Amino acid sequence: MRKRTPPARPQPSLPARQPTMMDVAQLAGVSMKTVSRVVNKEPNVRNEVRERVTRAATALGYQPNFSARSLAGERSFLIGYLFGDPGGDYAHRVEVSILNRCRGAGYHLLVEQLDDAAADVAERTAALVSQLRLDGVILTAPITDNAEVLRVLDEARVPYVRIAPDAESDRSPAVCIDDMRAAQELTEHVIGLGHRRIGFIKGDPKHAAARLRLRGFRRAMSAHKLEVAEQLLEQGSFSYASGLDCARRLLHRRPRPTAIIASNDDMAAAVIAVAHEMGLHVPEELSVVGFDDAPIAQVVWPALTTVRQPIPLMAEAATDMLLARLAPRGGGAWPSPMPRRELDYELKVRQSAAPLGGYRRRGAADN
Amino acid sequence: MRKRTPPARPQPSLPARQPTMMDVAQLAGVSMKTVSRVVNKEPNVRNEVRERVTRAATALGYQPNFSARSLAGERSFLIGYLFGDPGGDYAHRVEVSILNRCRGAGYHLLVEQLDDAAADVAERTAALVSQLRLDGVILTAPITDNAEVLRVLDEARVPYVRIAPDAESDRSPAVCIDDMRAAQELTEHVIGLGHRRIGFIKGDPKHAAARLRLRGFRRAMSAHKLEVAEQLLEQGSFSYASGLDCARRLLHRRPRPTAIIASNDDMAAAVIAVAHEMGLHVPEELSVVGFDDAPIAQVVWPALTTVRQPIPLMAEAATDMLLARLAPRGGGAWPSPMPRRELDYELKVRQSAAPLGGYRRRGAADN
DNA sequence: CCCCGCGTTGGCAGCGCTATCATACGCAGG
DNA sequence: CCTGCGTATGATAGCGCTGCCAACGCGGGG
Repeated sequence: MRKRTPPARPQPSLPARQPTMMDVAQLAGVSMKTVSRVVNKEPNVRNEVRERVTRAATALGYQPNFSARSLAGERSFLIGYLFGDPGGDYAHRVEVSILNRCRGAGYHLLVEQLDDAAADVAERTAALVSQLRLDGVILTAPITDNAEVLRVLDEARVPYVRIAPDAESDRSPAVCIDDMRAAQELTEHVIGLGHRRIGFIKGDPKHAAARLRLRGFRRAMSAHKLEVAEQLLEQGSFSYASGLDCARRLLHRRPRPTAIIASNDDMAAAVIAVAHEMGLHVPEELSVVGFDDAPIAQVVWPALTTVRQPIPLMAEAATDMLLARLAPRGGGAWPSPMPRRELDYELKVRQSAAPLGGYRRRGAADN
Repeated sequence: MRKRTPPARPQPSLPARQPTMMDVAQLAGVSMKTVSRVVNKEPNVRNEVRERVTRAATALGYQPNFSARSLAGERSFLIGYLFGDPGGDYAHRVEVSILNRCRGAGYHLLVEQLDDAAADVAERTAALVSQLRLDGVILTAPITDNAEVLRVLDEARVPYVRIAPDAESDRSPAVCIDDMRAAQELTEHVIGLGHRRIGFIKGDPKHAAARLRLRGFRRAMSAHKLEVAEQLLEQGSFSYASGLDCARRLLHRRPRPTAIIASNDDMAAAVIAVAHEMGLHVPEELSVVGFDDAPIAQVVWPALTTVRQPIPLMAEAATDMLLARLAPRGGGAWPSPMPRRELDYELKVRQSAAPLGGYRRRGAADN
């Protein structure tokens, strides 16, 4: 215990002790309960009293004690963020956006990394939510579809929002883009450039997005009566390294594909690297497109044509949903039907995809 | 309040309520205090009793309530991680390593992003530490040297460890590499390849590392009696975009530098991109080196010669220091002298730096 | 025999706050 | 006048746990 208050507390304010709600109440000449009402922005307090209390709190530099609030009440003002094992840039950008939203709302963020495949995900999740009494949780793929984690959260009755979960599920509110349609559009862009033999590098099948992107690719191909040759489909895992492997295999097929669609930008960048290595010119001899518009997309040369996911907006939307639900007026349950925000993606056309031979050959003039 | 226990609590265990320490005590046939001792791994409990309590806790699925622990005791089992505004890959990797260390120690991680330049850093920090009673804090550059933040932490008596702070300061324990010596060694590598006109792109001067790297560069140059021409020094900010600007300026100087040393890999990658743009071959016509061994270093072509910072090790070391201090035997103060771990860096020689003309020309044979 | 010290266990107050209920006050209607 | 009701405020009992101190049993020295 920090320091026992002495039996007869000396009146001169000792600077070592943090002011409590009691101190504020005395200074403002009201009861503790009224201070509590003001701090929690509850109604039914006269404006004059509210201001008096606010002034007293400011004067003392009062900071509410979250442990006490959480112990006495039913809110901890803590929200959790769970992300998957190689978090990467994506997980970080989501985190930053969540933080930006929590800031103003008076919530703090607790993070935990969970290995989707580990045996103890359930225990770890349970520990987190029941030890700390998290008010809510935000999940990103692939944890979004981990049955164990979802079960624990449901049992603990902790509200959660998922970012880019499996499309089928309406088990919780979700924020997503239409991965399938985006992949379809991206594929049609490539087809529109005149490509017919198109290779595809799949993402980690644990991610719903990976499955949806593949499906979008297949749809676009069949809509244009193009065959999806099985030997032009490679299984990647969203990592740069896996992209290298897949690219090497694809580029040794004969006849060689004239375009490769990768399920994310890291793998697309790897395709470009392999092309360099083999002396293939991008985009004149090989078109490459990615997905996500990660920072790497603009760093590789030529810059990647890709689909931009509005990650900050998605994370903010997810946080806003959660905070709305946690607000006193948010009710004890999700509104019906389960909220689902689908945000707009954007096709970013850059230099890594072009008609065979590049754009230069199209006109007679070089200009 | 969750749900008032009714005056006469019905005996049949209602599954809605989480088991408390009281329940464990009753099942194990001991007092609450003894359960508390077992949970907190305190000494002076007979092994037989300890096991009995442990079994009871497991049987009930008991989870200690952190709010209550923190309110009653002087520990919150929460540690904070503060990182700067564009956190980036670096901040994320540090975070993941901290998480890995906290896991086993029973601590949870609370994160906050602080804009070093914002007016409210002090308030935000104060809110964090005094509302949540953080047991300790880990800081990364550039917050490591923010006077306001450090003042608040000192006043609140919250122990903290800094990663890569200003070398001068021994205000807190720190983990670092010898940035100056590393930069010196990197510069000597470039000089050793035969370069004499060497450009340098400085990093964000708010980071101590940026200043140290510049100093290391100057030392190596003067040790070899080479002049550091002011027009070959450019002020970057560690971002890729700033690297583009600096590179364009440097590569238009006449005579043109034959090598450019960038204070981090993002900016070095930008130099390579500008060289591509201008039709300059790297490394035959221009050598480029970076710093950090960020993921981008292996993605650009040619791969960057750079200095690897052992980020995970640094973050783990920082966390371990903090946890050691927080342990019951850690004492109420830092050991003296203030701990400071300096970890080894490693020069990673790749393909982006070579003698003028590249290695091929050195021998007569092409092989 | 008592007394002391040590390892072990228990009792209890209270950390700072919120939920519940009680109270006080005004104002409309009977 | 009293009653009823809605709004504004206060009193009090815990939330689940830990710090402090007392109590207990036991062995050894006086």
